[in-house]
Amino acid sequence: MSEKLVLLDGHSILNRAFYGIPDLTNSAGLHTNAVYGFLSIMFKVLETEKPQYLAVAFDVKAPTFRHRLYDAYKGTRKGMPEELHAQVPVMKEVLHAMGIVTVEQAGLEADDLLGSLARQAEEKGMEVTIVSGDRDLLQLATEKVKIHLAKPVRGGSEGEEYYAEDVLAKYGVTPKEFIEVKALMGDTSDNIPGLPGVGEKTAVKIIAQYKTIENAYANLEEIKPNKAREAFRNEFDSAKLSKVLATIDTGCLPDFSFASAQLKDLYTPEAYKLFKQLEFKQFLSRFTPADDKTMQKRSVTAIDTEEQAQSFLKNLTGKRIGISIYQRASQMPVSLCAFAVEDQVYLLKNRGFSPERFARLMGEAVTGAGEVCTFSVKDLKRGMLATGCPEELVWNETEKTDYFDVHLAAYLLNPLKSSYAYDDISEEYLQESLPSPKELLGKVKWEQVFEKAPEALERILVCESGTVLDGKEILREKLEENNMWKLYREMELPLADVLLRMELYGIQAQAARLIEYSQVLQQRIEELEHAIYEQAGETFNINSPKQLGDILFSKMQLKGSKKTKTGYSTAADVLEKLAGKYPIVADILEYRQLTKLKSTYADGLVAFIGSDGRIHSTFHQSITATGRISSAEPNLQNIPVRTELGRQIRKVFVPAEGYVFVDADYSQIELRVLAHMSGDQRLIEAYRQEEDIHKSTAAQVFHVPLEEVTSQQRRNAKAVNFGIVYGISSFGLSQDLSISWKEAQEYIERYFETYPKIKGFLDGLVSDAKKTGYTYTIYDRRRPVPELSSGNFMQRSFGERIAMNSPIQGTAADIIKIAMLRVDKRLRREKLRSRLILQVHDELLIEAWQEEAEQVRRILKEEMEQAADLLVPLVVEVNTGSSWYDTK
DNA sequence: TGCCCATCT
DNA sequence: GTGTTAGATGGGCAG
Repeated sequence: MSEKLVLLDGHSILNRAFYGIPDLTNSAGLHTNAVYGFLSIMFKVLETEKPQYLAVAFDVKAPTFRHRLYDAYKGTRKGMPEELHAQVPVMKEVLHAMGIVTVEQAGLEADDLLGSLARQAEEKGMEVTIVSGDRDLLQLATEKVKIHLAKPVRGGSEGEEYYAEDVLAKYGVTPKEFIEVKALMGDTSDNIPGLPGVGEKTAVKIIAQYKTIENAYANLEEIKPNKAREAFRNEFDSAKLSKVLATIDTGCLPDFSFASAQLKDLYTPEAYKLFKQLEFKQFLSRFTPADDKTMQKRSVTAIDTEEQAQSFLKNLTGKRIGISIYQRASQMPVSLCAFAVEDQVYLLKNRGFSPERFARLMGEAVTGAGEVCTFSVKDLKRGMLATGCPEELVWNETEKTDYFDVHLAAYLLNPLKSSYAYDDISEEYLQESLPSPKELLGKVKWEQVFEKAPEALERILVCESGTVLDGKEILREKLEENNMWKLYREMELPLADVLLRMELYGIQAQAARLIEYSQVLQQRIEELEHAIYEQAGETFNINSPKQLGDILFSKMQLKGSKKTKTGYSTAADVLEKLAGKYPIVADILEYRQLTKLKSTYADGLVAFIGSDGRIHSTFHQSITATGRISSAEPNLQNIPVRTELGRQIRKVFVPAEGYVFVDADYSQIELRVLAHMSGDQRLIEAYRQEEDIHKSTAAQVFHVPLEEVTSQQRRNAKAVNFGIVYGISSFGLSQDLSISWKEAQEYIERYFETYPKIKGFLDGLVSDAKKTGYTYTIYDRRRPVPELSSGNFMQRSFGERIAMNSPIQGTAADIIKIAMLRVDKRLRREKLRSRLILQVHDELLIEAWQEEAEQVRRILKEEMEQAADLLVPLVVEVNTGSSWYDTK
């Protein structure tokens, strides 16, 4: 078997790919479609050809002999759009990273390089495949040199392939004669002149007969048609020049050392990194990270025996370790642990040890080390508890172990990220690309990875434990640089324990009652369904906004529609305006409310009730942009309260036997934060005098005495107060209050007159954020506002509202977090059985042991009101009840 | 997956 | 002159 060489025509393939593949852009804004297409073609060809050698030829932007012969010569580097031009250096970088040799030489075109390389290879007895998008290369085809004309398609290349005989078969001339044909017909793309009146058909006919232009010229008088003969007679010199220009110079390169083109492993770590940056997710699976030691600098050791466990633990004392664990589900014991220590990673599997021994080993590893770095301390501790590690060891009251929570640190540094997974952390802070869990898992589900893809799981844990260990130092430094170490160390990190306890306690919910509620809803829903179909004159899917919009506004011709991007809007605020006029609309609104209550709350919540009769939500600490916490699976922060029917849901949330609920709410915490931060004397004074803030705002804004403020005026003032915090516009306020744009504008103006420092404060927030790129809370929590530098008016306006709202919402979030920490600490220090179980942004719910209820009320009020020392008092309202519904 | 709509503070 | 109130989660539909 002779050896094989594949030659790629760099610019030509890029060009083909660029025009053949839809535009692609990575998140850095770089166009990548040509590079992507090039690689698709290359991989496809390599797979089919399986060559030993590979080289890519590029043109160089310099005059060639053709330019010297002919001024107007264009050559292959014609005007290139900027989006393509920018991809050329990227392509070369990728090839370089993959260890693929590129050939380019000033004064030579890629065609000449390819021709020379092909000839030399052929002389050495190799088989050659030249890949290009350019038909001109067909002249290079021989018995051993195949021309592959690439056409990019999804997932590879569909090319036509030509040996010499195929050229003859298809075009009726040999590859060499192909040059003669071109000399006669010319080439508009290269600006090579042809004979006037001689097109492809005539040229091929002439050459098929006479083989060369010289021979044809010698038999000039025989040439037909007449037009061609005369052109030949008059322009033969031009044709001779064209022939030279069209001839690929196959002898222009000195002896090429094919050893440099030997194909090695393309899938290098450098290439991996580049592919990640370019976001070529399809190609990442080609890398086989499991075998590639360079992507994983630590060596991996399994802990299988008692002896190995002992020596591992002995070596741990006082050291910093990175820990990563796997649990199939949150209540199940940990099945696998990875411990990164110095340049090693130890894997401890929950097999071969008794459950008790495994739990003790985990516990000893954690407490034995001086510093424990992990992705999420909350997850680690949940895992330890589920595995059976002793509680006192987990809660670390003596602070013997110094925990570091990588995802919380990274969240504080940039709360806008959607993921803080190890591959993102490693990329951003350690400048090292690691395979993502998604890549390693492939199609395997996370719940089944331990059984179905143990190697992938091990690799994930190895990567994560290493990353958290290596990442601590830089993350700590960055937190300190940005004045956030205290926020991290004294607020977020300890809060993780509080949230974990809340999750573990959960909240009792009465399944039977929910089911009953669901059935009641179902009956009414069916009634409404019938009524709606009746009025519409047909049945349709009421839950489909598309179908609903068509029925209402197209079929029934209801007036007052609004459009969304995809059709008619059927949003509540649109329908509410029509409900009085059209009974069907009122029915639809009720139907909407009821189906929401049934699916999300009644049926939705039942599914989350555990065998202990309680719902264990997850509190996320690194989701929101402002610092609030969020609740999911299920979300207990959006249980209905506004309408009476919805509020009924809260009756199913009840305290355990012997307990009562004590619920505490901050009164207008965000407005109070605004008063404090702005320093507006009048607003501060109003709060100090314990005035009804909406009422006194109404009095000021509407210029009426306090006692004459109507309830409508108070409502309007309340809307203004809320709107101010969100950065509302006069348009928004007018929509909200169903008043004119002019009136709304007046309200806002008078509001700012009433509280003169607030306008300046809010403007200052925007201008500061424009300068620094960040907004800050009074506890130095920050949020980037990239929208502020947008050229788009809408985006920028959005950024301005963010800049006004985030410091206020964020500071309020900080304050309740402080309150949670203090409340939790008091409950524990005073050895109470009562426990914090929910937080709803400005509300805390405690399941209080009956005898402790009074004490708990005092603790809540004290700790929440004293959580921050502002220029205005913080006021908390406390309620006790035997269900969440009753705590109002 | 993205969109629309509902729910909460 | 633009489009026009912050932060979330979740169900259901349509492509």
